[in-house]
Amino acid sequence: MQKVDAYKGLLKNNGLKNTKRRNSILEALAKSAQPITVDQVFLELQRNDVSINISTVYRILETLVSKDLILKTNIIGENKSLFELNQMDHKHHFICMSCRQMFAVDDCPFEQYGELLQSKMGFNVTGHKLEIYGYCQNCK
Amino acid sequence: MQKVDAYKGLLKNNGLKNTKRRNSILEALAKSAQPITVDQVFLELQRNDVSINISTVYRILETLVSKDLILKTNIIGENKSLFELNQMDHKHHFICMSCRQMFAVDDCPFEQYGELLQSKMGFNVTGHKLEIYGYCQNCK
DNA sequence: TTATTTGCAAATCTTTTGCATGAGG
DNA sequence: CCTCATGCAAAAGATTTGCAAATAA
Repeated sequence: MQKVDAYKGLLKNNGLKNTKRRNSILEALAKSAQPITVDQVFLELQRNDVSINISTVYRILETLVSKDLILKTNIIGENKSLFELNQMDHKHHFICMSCRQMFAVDDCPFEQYGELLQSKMGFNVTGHKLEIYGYCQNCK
Repeated sequence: MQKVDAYKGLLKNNGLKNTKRRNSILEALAKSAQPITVDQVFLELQRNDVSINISTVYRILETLVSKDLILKTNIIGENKSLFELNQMDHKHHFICMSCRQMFAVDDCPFEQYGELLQSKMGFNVTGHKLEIYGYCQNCK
């Protein structure tokens, strides 16, 4: 048995066993305001005294992505994955070119643009990703 | 001396020596309608009988990026870089979830949106990246 | 008890780096 | 000739995989 069961139902609903590591990873992602790397997830668990192997972190994240519980991203020009909870509310990010911090941004200028592509190019649009680059208040 | 000198001026203007490999890499990128991987660049040169080491491909691409002659991208969830010529005309991509092909798309719904962020969040916006995901005509 | 999950070690894939040699201006 | 470009080999960083041991249900 384990202390943290906050995600028990969520896991069960998705046909996944309720384990300490899965709970802790979901918790780590929930706690972060921004997408975080595999390594950051790993370190966060260590800080919380949850022993885990890095390959297990990879496997759990991959599993959660496959169930659409979390989202996999990456910053332009950086070849490693970032993960965040899939909070169905539509989000994009602003990335500071100096400190590399990511800020969530909630407006989306996209919306009806998808329909245009549908008719004009014959694409079946299922999603999109918008990233805005620049300098944040501290860095500019 | 070498046969292909199409990019001689461009290189010189940017303080770079005019070499067979740099010319060939720019040519390979110019020939491709979509961003391509380091490996694809490498293979394309081989096909054209230009011997080159993979680390040189990396170095040249990095140099060209630093001079803003080419752009470095990556597809969501794939941890390797893609490169394309920087044709200053503003471009975004549609990526087919099935065949993974990328299609250039020229409309951009973004435009004056940047100003909103500037005033609302205090960000200094310098650029953005929009990717649209879905299924292309062949795959849907 | 049984299927699933995890740890561990090794493999794989992408990218970077140091140093010696080669080529452009 | 002198600086910059390239090849080569090795290292580094990120991710994946096979298999055996541990655990949830």
